Amino acid sequence: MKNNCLVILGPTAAGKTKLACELAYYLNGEIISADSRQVYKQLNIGTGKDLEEYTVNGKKINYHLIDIVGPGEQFYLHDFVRELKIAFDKITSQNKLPIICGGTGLYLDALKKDFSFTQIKENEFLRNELEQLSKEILQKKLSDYKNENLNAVDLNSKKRIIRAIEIAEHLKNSKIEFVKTELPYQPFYIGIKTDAFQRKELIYKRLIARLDNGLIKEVETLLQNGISHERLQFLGLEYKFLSYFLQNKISKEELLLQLSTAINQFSKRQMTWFRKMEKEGANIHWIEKGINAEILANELKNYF
RNA sequence: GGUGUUUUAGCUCAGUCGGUAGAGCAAAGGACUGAAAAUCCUUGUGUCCCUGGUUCGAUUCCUGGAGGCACCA
Repeated sequence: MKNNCLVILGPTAAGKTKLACELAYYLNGEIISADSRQVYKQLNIGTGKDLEEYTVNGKKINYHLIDIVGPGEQFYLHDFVRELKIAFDKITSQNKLPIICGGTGLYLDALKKDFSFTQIKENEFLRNELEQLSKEILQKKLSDYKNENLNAVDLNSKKRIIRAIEIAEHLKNSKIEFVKTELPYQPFYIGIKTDAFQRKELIYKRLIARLDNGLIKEVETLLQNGISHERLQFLGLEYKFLSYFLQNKISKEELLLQLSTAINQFSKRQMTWFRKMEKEGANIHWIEKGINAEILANELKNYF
């Protein structure tokens, strides 16, 4: 089966957006962001939206799944799955190429895995009951369900196990059969390769640039708009550590050190996820950062 | 120059009443199906500053030296 979409992935600060936009220019494509933080409005500098990069040689590249909910709202995996499908259909109906660009591994997996279970509603009563039990007992309880769809659960996390039992319980009682739906995606994966040393340097330089370009003001504005410190901490990285800084919990020096460290750790986790994707069968074509997009685009035409 | 104090894992430091050592952070690897930039798991051999001495045996006690810090001159 022929590929029907392109995926640009890579660790943070690798230059995904720029490459994706240039490829969209040469391949008549539109961008679908697979970034769990760029969906939020008002998170601009800290999430690296770089919206100016969506104009290539004077031409505007259309994008999807960026700025679609407020910064205080919740956006879940199943929201992503739904919006992805809508954007994908819209782009292909115009005979254009969908280019999925992002570093959120779980979201990228939505191209290959059926996440329909994620729609199952939470069961407060069951949750409260399970919360009392130990992790060991919960693991045992989950294994009793013998549902093959539930083996992809992080057994180290109590929260995750409870969720898995919740789903299993729902499926047991539900009269509706959950049918595995055929996914319409046939992605061609491109990964931007960076070594660990290069990654650290890129991350640090970008952090300094962001601070110089108004990151602190952005977070102050979020606070003025009613976003709580708890919410900022949950949003992670830039928002989490700027929250600490603005509460005087850490100094400027500690901010730089701790935040750049946290971003490095994040990029490492991203790489772990990409390796896992490869183990599961994704054929990621790794390319050097800074490759000429026009030449790459011409090569890629053979694959679609 | 004198007195005191300190020198142990990449960093900050515990500790060994003398039997060659361990935490936090960092780092590396991993997991992940209603928060995924989140959440969670695993991994610790290092001339215990150098030099002599005492001792069966010293990183640990003693002598001398070197570096750091503080105070006094």
